[in-house]
Amino acid sequence: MSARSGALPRPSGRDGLPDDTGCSVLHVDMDAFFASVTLLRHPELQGTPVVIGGTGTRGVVLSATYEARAHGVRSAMPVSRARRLCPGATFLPPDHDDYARVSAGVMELFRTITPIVEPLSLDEAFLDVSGARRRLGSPVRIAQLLRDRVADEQGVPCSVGVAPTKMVAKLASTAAKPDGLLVVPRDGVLAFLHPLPVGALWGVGERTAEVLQRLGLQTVGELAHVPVETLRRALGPTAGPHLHALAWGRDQRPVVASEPERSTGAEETFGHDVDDPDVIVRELLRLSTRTAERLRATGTAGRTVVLKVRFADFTTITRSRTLKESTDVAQEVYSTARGLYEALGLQRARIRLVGVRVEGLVDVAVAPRQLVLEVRGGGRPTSWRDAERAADRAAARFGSGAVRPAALVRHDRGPGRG
DNA sequence: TCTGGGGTCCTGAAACTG
DNA sequence: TCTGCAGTTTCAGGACCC
Repeated sequence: MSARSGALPRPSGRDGLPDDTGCSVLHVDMDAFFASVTLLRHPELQGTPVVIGGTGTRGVVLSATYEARAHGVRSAMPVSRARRLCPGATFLPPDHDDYARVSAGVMELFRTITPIVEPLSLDEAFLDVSGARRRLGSPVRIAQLLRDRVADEQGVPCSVGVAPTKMVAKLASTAAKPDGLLVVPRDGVLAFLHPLPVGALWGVGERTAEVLQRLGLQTVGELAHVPVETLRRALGPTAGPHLHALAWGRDQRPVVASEPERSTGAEETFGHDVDDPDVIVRELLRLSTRTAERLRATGTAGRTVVLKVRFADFTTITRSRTLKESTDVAQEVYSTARGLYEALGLQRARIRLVGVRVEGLVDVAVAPRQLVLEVRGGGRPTSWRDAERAADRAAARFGSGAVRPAALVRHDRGPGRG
């Protein structure tokens, strides 16, 4: 029913490859991606425990080599704990530009195999290979080809799941890790799925798993055999039936080549809790500027500005305001976010994190334009948008940070250090 | 143990609109 | 003009994913 490369059990196809009947979806997941890319730059660290994570007082592990994982290090774990578990590891800060560069190369490689590539993040993607069979062979053959090419051309290992649906392909790639290939043909889906813990299903996190455990459900198979009405009552009208369908391997979602982004934003945790409104407002300006730069870089604008505040005790609130028109202008995002912050009326509450986000994104070409800021006697109208565009061009020419809001110039040290 | 940063989606209540 | 109602939008929060 299923097979892993290297030691493929029970090859049942005519050519000695595992049976991939009914499979057209590949899920490719790069193994310990950030760590693997880092090792390309530091080959002397190959075969040693390496942990990628924030280097400040409050960082978490973003990625770790399998040598570090052997000591119990996991992603999302506080770096301080990882240091205790694996004191001999090399701890390095992340280099997102580098990851983005390698990721772009990998995705481009995928698109030479099929145009239907749905990236999920920097390090994983779904591929629909139904149209590539005639040119490249069966899905399992394509998966092998893809793994070889990623290793040869990009120098990083990946695992691939081959299955009839997206969710099963994703679970298969997880089961194949590290550096493996797992095929789950149509007839093998339930046998593969039902022994897995309920938490393996997409959409079942800590809270939902707790609810299911209270119902006495430990495995996907047990979940599948509960009346859908019971799940509807326990989990709601959408999640209940959805999980029930997934437990039976029913997942109609197609692989979609490109989905436009729905929101964009930025947030930052202070190195130490902050209660000074001036510091917080300055941070809101910095985050608004970063968010608007991203909007303009992607040619989008959004109508709803969301402020996020996380207090010292980790409780988190959000406040939002929907504007009359979409914007990609930092000054407008900032003034809205600042208004939302001031409306909270916080009396020097200790704040751990602030974030700014813009939702309801549309193509800027179809978004109504912002009002004019200023018209000098007889001169051209000047808008914040024009000014910020000019700053974008300066940044492209002289490097990011070449032009900044005046309020940030004398306070250009990040919150983690200030 | 002590929790980053970037997102998506869902739910429910309140406000708005016809 | 007021009221009730239904549908839609906005807002806030939670859960989840990588």
